[in-house]
Amino acid sequence: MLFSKGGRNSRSVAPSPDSAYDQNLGFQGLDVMKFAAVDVRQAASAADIVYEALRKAIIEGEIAEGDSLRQEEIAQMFNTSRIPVREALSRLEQHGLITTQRYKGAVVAGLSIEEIDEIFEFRALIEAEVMRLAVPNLDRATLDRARGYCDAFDRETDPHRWGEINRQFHTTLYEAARRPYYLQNVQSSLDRIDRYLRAQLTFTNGVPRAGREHEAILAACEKGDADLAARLTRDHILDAGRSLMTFLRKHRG
Amino acid sequence: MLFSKGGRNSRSVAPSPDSAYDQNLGFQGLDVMKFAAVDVRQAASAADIVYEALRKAIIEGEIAEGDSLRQEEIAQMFNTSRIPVREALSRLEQHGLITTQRYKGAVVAGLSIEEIDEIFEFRALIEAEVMRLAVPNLDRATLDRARGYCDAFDRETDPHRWGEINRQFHTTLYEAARRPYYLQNVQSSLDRIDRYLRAQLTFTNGVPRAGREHEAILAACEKGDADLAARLTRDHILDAGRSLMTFLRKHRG
DNA sequence: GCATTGTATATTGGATCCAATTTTTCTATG
DNA sequence: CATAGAAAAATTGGATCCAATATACAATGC
Repeated sequence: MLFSKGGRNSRSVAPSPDSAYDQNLGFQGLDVMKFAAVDVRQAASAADIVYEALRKAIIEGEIAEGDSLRQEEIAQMFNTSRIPVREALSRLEQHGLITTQRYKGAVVAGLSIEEIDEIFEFRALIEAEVMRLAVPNLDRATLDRARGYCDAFDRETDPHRWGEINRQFHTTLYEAARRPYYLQNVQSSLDRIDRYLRAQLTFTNGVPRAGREHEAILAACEKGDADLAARLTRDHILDAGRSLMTFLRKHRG
Repeated sequence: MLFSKGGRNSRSVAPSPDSAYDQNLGFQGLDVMKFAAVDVRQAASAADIVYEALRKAIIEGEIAEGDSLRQEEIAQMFNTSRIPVREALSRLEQHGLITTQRYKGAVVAGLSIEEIDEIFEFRALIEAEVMRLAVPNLDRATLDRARGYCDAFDRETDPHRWGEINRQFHTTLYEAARRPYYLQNVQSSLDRIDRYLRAQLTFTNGVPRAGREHEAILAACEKGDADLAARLTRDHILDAGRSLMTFLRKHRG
């Protein structure tokens, strides 16, 4: 414990709405002034900030499975009280990223091999369907963006970035399906397994293969072949899952 | 606001572990004493109690979409402070049952017609697969239990009970799939749409049809026909969804 | 040396208080 | 009567304190 970069905040944790003002406030008089208004109703609370930082640290493996999360310690790192930390921890627990026991605090959750297997299977089912629904709606701009992520994945050498780029590649395509509820479930599943996925990519030299599979999926999308894109997505996920299972069986004893 | 039955708790909200003790503590001496130990680590916190009561009230429609949830009011009803209420509300928000805005409190979430449509579609995809995976593992005892819920659904005249019995019927069968992650997603989806499902059953006289469909699903399970059970489950859910869509389009203007 | 008991310390759960923000009410003005 | 502004009240977000529980350490007995 804990993640290396302490998120030390100032006393006021809500982001200042000044930035839009500072850049756009000129001396032109009110009637020609243009600025991007910031909706203050969506300003981040202390709990939001702590939640997001912890979530990121967990899914990127910066804090490991089994690590304890001490409320007071985290509160001090973020220069806030325990109350927002408790809310952040409660939210993390709802997402399955930590487990808590009454009076015994929070621990970063691990996943058993069976759980990982199931989540990959689940993803294959859901994401294949989302891909199928997305293909008819894909436009040039979206495909170009996905192409960018596909190339970036191939070029990236920092393992910490693989999960994020992989996610961006897939979700860029999936968004065309216009299925927010599905997508929320996909994001949630990815949060659960990202750290394991990175281990698989790293230790089984899985990046070149994943890159080729991304290429094939993207090609099917460019051809407008929804069934093929769905099948390739499904196989891509199931194969990654199998590879990870094999790796974990060897290294978990 | 609010639900009719106030959950007024005593000052101490943790359940007493005494009940097992009281019933089993005799004067036989310690070495022959038998009692069912209660794992106090799992004792419900105040937040747990408030969360469960609010969740139940929302999914059963006792508090309606758009209703405000006032922290202090709820805290008083449960005879506790606002802190556990805030945690309960945060948890409900993670599950999509309420929405909150900074400084403006919590409101029971509604679902748009598009969202409902998507969730039924999602359920059809997931539950068909779970049903398919479950069928090979179904034993006589499980089928008998499901038969019991199937019959109870047909007999039940209280609309408040339909959602619960419907859920019990389906999940009894699904559990044989041994897919806890899928099942968690099914439960979550059902929480989101149960109140709408009850409206559909009530106002479109959907109970007899649902009953027949349950019978057909159960018969396929008894025959061990996984593909048929999956298809019937999928159709059952999609048809219910369509019926509800039709109803809502007429009544939401 | 090991097991048990008692005490001190650490940590979590909830209560209460204060600060920040929103909503409602009241008053003044045209 | 309608509108604007000020003040009061309501509500939420977070800080601090207290109670409850768990963990660590020291003392004691076998």
